[in-house]
Amino acid sequence: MKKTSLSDIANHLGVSKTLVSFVLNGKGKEFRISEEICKRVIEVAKEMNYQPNRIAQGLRTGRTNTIGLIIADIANPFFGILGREIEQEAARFGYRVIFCSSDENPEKSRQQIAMLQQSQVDGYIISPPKNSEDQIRSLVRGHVPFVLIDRYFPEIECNHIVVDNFDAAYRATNHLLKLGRKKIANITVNLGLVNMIQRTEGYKQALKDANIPIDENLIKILPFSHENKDVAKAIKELVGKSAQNRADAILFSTSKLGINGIESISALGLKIPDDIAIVSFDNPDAYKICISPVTVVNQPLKEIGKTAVQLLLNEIKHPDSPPKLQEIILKTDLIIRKSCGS
Amino acid sequence: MKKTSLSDIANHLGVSKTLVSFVLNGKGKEFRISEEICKRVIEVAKEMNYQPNRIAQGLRTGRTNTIGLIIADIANPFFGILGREIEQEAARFGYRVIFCSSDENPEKSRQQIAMLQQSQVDGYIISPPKNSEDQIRSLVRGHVPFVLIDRYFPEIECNHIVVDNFDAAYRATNHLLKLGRKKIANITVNLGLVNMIQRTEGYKQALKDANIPIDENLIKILPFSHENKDVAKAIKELVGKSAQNRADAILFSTSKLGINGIESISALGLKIPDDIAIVSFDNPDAYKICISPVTVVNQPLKEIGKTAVQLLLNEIKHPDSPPKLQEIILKTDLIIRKSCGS
DNA sequence: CTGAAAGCGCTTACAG
DNA sequence: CTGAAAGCGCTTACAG
Repeated sequence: MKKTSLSDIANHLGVSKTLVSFVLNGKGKEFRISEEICKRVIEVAKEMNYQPNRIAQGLRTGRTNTIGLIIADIANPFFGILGREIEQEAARFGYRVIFCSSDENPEKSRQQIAMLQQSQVDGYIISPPKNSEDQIRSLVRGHVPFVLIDRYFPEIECNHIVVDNFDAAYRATNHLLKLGRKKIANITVNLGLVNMIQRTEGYKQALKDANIPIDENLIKILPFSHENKDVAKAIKELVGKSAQNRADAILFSTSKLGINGIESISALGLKIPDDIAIVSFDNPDAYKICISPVTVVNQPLKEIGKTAVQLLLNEIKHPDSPPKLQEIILKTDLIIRKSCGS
Repeated sequence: MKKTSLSDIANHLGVSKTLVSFVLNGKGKEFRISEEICKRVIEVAKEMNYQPNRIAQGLRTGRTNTIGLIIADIANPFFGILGREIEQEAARFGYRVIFCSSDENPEKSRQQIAMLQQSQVDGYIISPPKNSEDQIRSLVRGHVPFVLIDRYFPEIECNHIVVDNFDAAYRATNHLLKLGRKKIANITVNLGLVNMIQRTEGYKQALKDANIPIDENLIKILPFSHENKDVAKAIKELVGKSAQNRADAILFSTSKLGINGIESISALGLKIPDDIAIVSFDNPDAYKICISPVTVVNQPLKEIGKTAVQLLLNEIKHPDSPPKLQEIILKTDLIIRKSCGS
């Protein structure tokens, strides 16, 4: 069962494939092709179940209508929701998306960008890992349409859509302060990326503004590939029996940390929020039904995904005169649940 | 900055692009091209940063090294983990994957299959929605490589990898019975698909084998697009104050149902497992840290994803003499936590 | 051992 | 208004 091609239709009707191509691309009017013939072409195309070969189109036009998406891990619900939104918005405009999980590994992301480049994708949406500055710079140099999400490199001028992490952490910390917590800890991860760093900065600033000295022992920066036991150790140091300057609250910079953290806190027999208050970035289902539903910094994932696609497609549409650089910073909202007490 | 092509390299070296193509495809030995020239070609390719145009290759060879993946929703962690595994295994063999979320909507999946077909993907991995039998049949008719995951249509002979849902539900129900529960309910969703139906069948069989009459009032089949309030209603009917034949346990057929269910149970002020025991299919993080960690039917997602890719690639490799039909049924395991008491 | 040439399925100037 | 032809960047029979 060979697929039908343009020529098949042309032969069948005794016309040229030029004509068929024009009609099928909706340019019948433009080239003033008789309505009669237009109708026949469309009819026959349907009869023969014609499916245009996008690969051939792509080779000819240089456009594949495909976007490359590089995120840390599609199995992580944060990126899952983001990916879903991107897929959906892209589909609205006739674009497909190739998904790549880089695991925060710059070598992987390098290979993935090369692969996507060979696949002739029209543009990229990237959540760049640490040490991938060169890759991003080379995209800039090549005038390739792309937009960064979730993080960016302050020293590289390019489109990006991120969240105001400083502000988010500041407000979350403030929330704890207002509820009377004094010894607020921060558990974060050493991604070496601006988004995580800003969270800790916002946390520090809130303490400063409340005239609370910053205790570096209350800031736990775990390695990227942390496991349950690393979090458990940090928790023990912060709120365990032998903790010196026992924390009365924790700001978790990621939900992975938070989920592990809650497990550890429970294992120690401590109660949330009585023994320890908790706020976390991100809003997974787990936080809605856990022992004490968790107050969270909720990111506008849908908006990030949607805007990223729109920016990118806009850029793709104007390859010569790229639109104005867009550096979008969205606000988060603090969803208050029970984990901080009242 | 135009990309370098085969001819660029050929011109640069004063050889034919045939030769360059042979060398770069590792066929230098085969065609006994002098080592000297091979080395030069490879060198120059590197110097000029040659990236083969996969689209052109695809047009010429009819192979794109791309897989189309259609699942219900990539934002759902179940499919997220599955998708991740598929992406990873595909990448191992040099394949990329285009992700599509069908939302259990056959019209969407129809469009997505058409789109993927136009993109000339080499094969499909599909989690087919209800009423998509015709789409699958037309793939069979077209001798297109594909494998179904998570569900299948018993009346259509084709590769599929699923889990023994009957057995899983049977064992989960049995676990509740052994712990002394008598009024076991089942909350499920009306997908109209064999996987969900088998779960309820397994549940029923376990009751039968224990000589417990089946009470249809204890089986709640919610519409596919159920919301929190639909689950809340079902829960109220099962364990609310005015419930006639009050349930003492619930088997949730999906984790979305279970998560909503736990919220509702908490809202009613009931305690798990004292007032009501719970078992659920799937194993999201939420179940690990919730009020009473949930006993679950854990599916071997990694194995499903990995095997699906392997079957598919095997099929793609042998387009004429397709390998033997594979209908793989994997076992689940029951992870026992606290939600059923002891 | 190496090269000239055809062709994958399209689009699009160009000619009439 | 319509068609013949070139060409996107490859691969691969074929010839020598």
